[in-house]
Amino acid sequence: MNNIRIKTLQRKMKLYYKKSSRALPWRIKNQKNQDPYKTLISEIMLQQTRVNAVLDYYKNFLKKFPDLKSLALANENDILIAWSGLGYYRRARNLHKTAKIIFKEYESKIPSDKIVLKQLPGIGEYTSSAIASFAFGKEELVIDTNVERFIKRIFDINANKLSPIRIKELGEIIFPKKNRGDFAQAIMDFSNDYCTKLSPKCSSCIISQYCEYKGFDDLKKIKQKKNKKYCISYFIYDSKELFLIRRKPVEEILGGMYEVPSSIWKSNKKVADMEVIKLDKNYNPMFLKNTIKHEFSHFTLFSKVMIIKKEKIMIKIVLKENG
DNA sequence: AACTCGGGGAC
DNA sequence: GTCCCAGAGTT
Repeated sequence: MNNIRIKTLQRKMKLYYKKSSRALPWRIKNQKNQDPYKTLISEIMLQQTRVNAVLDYYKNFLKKFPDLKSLALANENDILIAWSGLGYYRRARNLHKTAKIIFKEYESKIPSDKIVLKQLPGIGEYTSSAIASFAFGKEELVIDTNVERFIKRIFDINANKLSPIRIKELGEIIFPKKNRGDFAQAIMDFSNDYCTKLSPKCSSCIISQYCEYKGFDDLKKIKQKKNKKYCISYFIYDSKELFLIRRKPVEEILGGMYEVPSSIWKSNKKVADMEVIKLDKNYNPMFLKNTIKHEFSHFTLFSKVMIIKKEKIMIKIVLKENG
């Protein structure tokens, strides 16, 4: 790929971005730099999460926490409520930590330097580059999954994963010297429209003549069997039709979310069944006929639901001690 | 380097 | 059903 072709490629992408970029709420039309706070919130939400899934959460979140100070002074529970359903709840807690640090140590001003940003909780290689670049015009290489795929296709590199150093070397070849933030966002929008992971639209691609991609997919990942876990959920209600829920500890999966109390999630089905037998004598429970199935990204949880009626829910039930 | 961490839309 | 997404933190 010679220099002239790369310059043309860059020009095409710039034109594409000018004409066809998405009107996203964290972008400011006709202005080079985005608002730092909006950029922070959107970038955290967008980690491993599609734009369409983020949009409503983003708008609601900004309404509730309109600036960094309001976020820093909020309590974590309210932040988790605003986040619930979005997934990866550690992001919300780290975002809160980061907001508090910026409030205390940086006078509520979001740092513009990538190295400084990267030290904050929940902000890594990608997000630090994105904030420095999109909100402060720093010329960083912003490499997310879209940009990496774009680069690999331009050079027709059929590899599942490249080392960060190698992908940066290739990025330096592709990226212009100036307005790198716009270039990265152009690639993201372009990838959404044409250079998709599955079924890319090469036949109608405006830069196919500058791309060496021959249509081979990435090496297939070795598909690992999805793990299964089992537990008993306890639906405990009283004569006033109140039922018991508990908030999961933050260090657990779904930390900070509410659940009908459940036993420890175990990979061995028989162990989970044993627990039923143990509790059988004490509570004379009834079971729901059907098992509840909850799909997680990396395992499936099967939950038997035990129904228990109590006179009054004033009791403290500990279900998690020693399994 | 390999796991863990959610949820939902596209296919 | 499977795959993937504007990744980061931990082991």
